[in-house]
Amino acid sequence: MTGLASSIERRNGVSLWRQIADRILQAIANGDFAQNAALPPEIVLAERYGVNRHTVRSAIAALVQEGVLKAEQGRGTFVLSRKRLSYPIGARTRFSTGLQGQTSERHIALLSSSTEPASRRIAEALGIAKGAAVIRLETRGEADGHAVSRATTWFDAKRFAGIEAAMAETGSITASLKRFGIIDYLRHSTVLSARHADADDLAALDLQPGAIVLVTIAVNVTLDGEPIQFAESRFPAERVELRLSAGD
Amino acid sequence: MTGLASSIERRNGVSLWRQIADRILQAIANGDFAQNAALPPEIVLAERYGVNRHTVRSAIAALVQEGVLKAEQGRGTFVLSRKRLSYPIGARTRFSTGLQGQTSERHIALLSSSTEPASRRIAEALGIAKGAAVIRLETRGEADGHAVSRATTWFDAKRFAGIEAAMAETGSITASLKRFGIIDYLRHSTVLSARHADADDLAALDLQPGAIVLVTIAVNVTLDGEPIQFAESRFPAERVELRLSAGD
DNA sequence: AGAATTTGTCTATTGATATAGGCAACTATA
DNA sequence: TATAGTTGCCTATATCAATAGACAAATTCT
Repeated sequence: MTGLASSIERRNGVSLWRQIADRILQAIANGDFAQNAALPPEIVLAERYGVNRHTVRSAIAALVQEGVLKAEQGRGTFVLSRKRLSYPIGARTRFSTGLQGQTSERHIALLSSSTEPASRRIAEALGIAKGAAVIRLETRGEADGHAVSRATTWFDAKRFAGIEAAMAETGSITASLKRFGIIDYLRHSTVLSARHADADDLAALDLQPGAIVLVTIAVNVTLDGEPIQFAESRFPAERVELRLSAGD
Repeated sequence: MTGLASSIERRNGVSLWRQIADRILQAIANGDFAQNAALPPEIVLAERYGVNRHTVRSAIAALVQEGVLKAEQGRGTFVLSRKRLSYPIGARTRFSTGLQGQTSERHIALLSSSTEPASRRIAEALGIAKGAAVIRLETRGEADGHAVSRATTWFDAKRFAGIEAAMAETGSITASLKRFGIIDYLRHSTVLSARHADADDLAALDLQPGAIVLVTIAVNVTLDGEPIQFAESRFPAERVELRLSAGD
């Protein structure tokens, strides 16, 4: 559908080598190359994109630096990384169970936590008063040692006092909520957008500048419909796709 | 959450002015500026981002060219464009009804149509034999005269012969399917990703190079679960967000 | 009227980006 | 062992991107 051959734009603020690197990443993520497959030779890529061979080399150098490609003098350039993870989103969105079968290990690392007054937006989502205390967790989702998500989550501080300790200990939202008597919960709403990664995303998700992140803003509720959690999650678009499950 | 103040990265293949333009667009889409509100003065933005005033001017010039901002000598620079459209996605995703209340007019324009053999991916999705004839429609969704989506859609050619004429006439998928006896249908699956817009997206969606598009790949089915439509849609991330409806 | 603020324009300089060509180094294969 | 194919590295040149400073032009406020 969107192969290697799409064209390249000049004078738009994005350098040619970055655009070409993006296309190659995309092709890999689409599954156009098998693992360890050889990329076409530099001279062929240069002709395909209508640029100089050196420009292609800049793109490849960036991806080698990133650990996506490996270049071997005399032999060729080879693909190291694999297809995108497919992250399911639905009424029962859970980090760990969602990636089952695609990765052997996954958990959520707590980067930091703090208590702050609720902004209007968060207060509305959680059904509490504006300015009431909320606990804010900064987390990173990891699967097989790779960062796959970066999230900021808010809980009502009164109801979920100490949840940051539970998160640090269990590495799981679901397990942490159990300690507060919540054995099941549902995804109430999700809003989805995309943007360029900012400095924080770059560091936390181990991305190269210029990368794109998918952003979800979600509210989780109890079975009774009571809001318990408000979260903004960022996913690296080059490594993750979101799959919207139908019924579930 | 992601305000104007996030930092800027150097030497990454994306020019500073483009990064700043992206952040301003994002802030507008987030609703940080009211319609016709004044942007902070160039000198203030320059200090905030840690760049020269001329660099900020390049970013503003790009957005003025794009029609997002209007600069007036001696007065300031003003926001023209409005908040993002929120496009709902769920079991009953429909183009027209989904945007009701947000726009006064919307329709789907048929750009071109063709008949081609089904690729493996499309054949699997539609439950037909690989190589069987399928009708391919290239369409653009428009709301109040602005392009909000660009889609490629496939139908089984045997069952839906002539659907391109129905689309051209009605400007609606739902209305066209009615002519083939389908009075209701459901969204079976949706896969979501994001990437930089390619040349075709740029032209069809009236975007500037470097823009980001949200990509959905979806299968629609009858109430009996029979697949009828396979579609890849692209949405300009700066103008559209996707809202995942809970129950529906 | 005058001062302050803000956008518009000009010149100049530096570093990054992209093109061009040539040749060395390494690998695989005929 | 040649030979073709591929990556690695060098020099050189032109254009774009970013910084710097100065001043003009338009608007707003005192």
